[in-house]
Amino acid sequence: MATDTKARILDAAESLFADHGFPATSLRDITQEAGVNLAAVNYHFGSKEALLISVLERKIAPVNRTRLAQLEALETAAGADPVPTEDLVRAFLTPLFETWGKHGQGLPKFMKLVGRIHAEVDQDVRTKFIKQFDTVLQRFSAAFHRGLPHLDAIEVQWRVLFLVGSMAHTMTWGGSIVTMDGQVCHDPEEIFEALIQFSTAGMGAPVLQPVAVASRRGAR
Amino acid sequence: MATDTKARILDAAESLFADHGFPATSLRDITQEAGVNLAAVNYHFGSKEALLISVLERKIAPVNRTRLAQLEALETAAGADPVPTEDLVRAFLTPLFETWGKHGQGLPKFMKLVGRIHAEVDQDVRTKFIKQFDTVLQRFSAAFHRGLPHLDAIEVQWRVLFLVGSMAHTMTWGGSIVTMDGQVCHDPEEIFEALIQFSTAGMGAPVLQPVAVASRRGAR
DNA sequence: GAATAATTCAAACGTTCATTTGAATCATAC
DNA sequence: GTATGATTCAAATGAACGTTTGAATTATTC
Repeated sequence: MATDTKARILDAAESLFADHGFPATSLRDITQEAGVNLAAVNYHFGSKEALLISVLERKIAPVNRTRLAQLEALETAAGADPVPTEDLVRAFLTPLFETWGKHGQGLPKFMKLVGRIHAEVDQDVRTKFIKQFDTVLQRFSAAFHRGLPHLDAIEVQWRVLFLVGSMAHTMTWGGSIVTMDGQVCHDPEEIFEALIQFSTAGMGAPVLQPVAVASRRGAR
Repeated sequence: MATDTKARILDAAESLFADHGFPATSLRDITQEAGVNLAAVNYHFGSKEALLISVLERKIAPVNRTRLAQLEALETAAGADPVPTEDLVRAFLTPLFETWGKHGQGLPKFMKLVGRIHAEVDQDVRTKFIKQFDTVLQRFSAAFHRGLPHLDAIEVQWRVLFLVGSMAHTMTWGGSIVTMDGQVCHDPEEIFEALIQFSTAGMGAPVLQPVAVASRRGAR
């Protein structure tokens, strides 16, 4: 079955890319984990890099589409008013975490992959795939700015960068969070809500007065 | 000159690890960039992985030491009172950004490296080096919790994770931020202050009421 | 300046990598 | 049931990898 082979490769690649990253994962690792022949990857996908693109397309493209759809729904509902910041944060983060529940098996591999993609992928792969993601960022940045008109456009972009960073890092390392007394938390819902609280507050943070900046610098 | 060779290797490795990541950078890339013989890396450092450790030690270990020193100074000054959240955020972020000014040349490579380290490095390298960083995280988490007693300990840890994520992502990608009208911002001071505002507000975000969580979930 | 140690060097080591090849196997349609 | 196309397979290709080697070179010590 051709479909089965392709899907097994995609699953194995997703899992291994998530755990060890793209450069450190070999096609032999992938095909062995998938239980298929080594040549199958190049037969079905053309190259290792094309496989990565396919892995990303399969899981992340729908997430970005949902993000944009939710954003448009929010803007339509808000009419002339700006969409509340927290609603925007939720529209940005929810589609990612909802894919979680659909798979269910423990800590989802593809979330770690998402985290890695934002930090690890080389510039050319990034530009090849991430154009779609950049569109999402631009649209959300504009929407955030509408609700935070006192901020510079560039300041909004930074805050969106910070938001993405929190999200990506949580994807990668959220599974290995350990409390001081040795307990591990695996509940995605709780981390998700905590991230939303953190991000919403961060996005809406007050602007620092320049004079205050100077006086506070290098606090000790 | 032995010292010179070692330093040139460290500089080249720092730059290339930052640009392309650890697995994607070969010793041949490094030695060519450094203008030294291929065997010099194994002679002076023992292995590629040991070279990475050395690169990290040279730049990041002092940062973590400064962080802990600033934290202790803050706690001493505060006495029985908890240290203000913003002061803790600054004590955590300032040492990293200050290394910036010391080097000056454009966007510092080692900052990108720092960003990558938090997302890319394999588990064993991470555990080998990051133990020191984990200590820093634990100490700061405890200090944050003292000023945010209404939060669970685990919630504080999450927020510190978010903070680290914002920081790491900014290190890696902050240099490629572009405004909607095509302008690029390279001023580290501004990004730094924006990050502090974002993180301070995020760390001190209110806790969501459980009932409110349920009603808001899946907002559209 | 001879002896000793430290460093550099070109070359090779064995391994692993992504990719290709061509025959074998499978499914499908006539 | 034979022909056709799609897929799988074992094997090989050539390149790149980290590392090692032993001689050549440089620096240090007496």
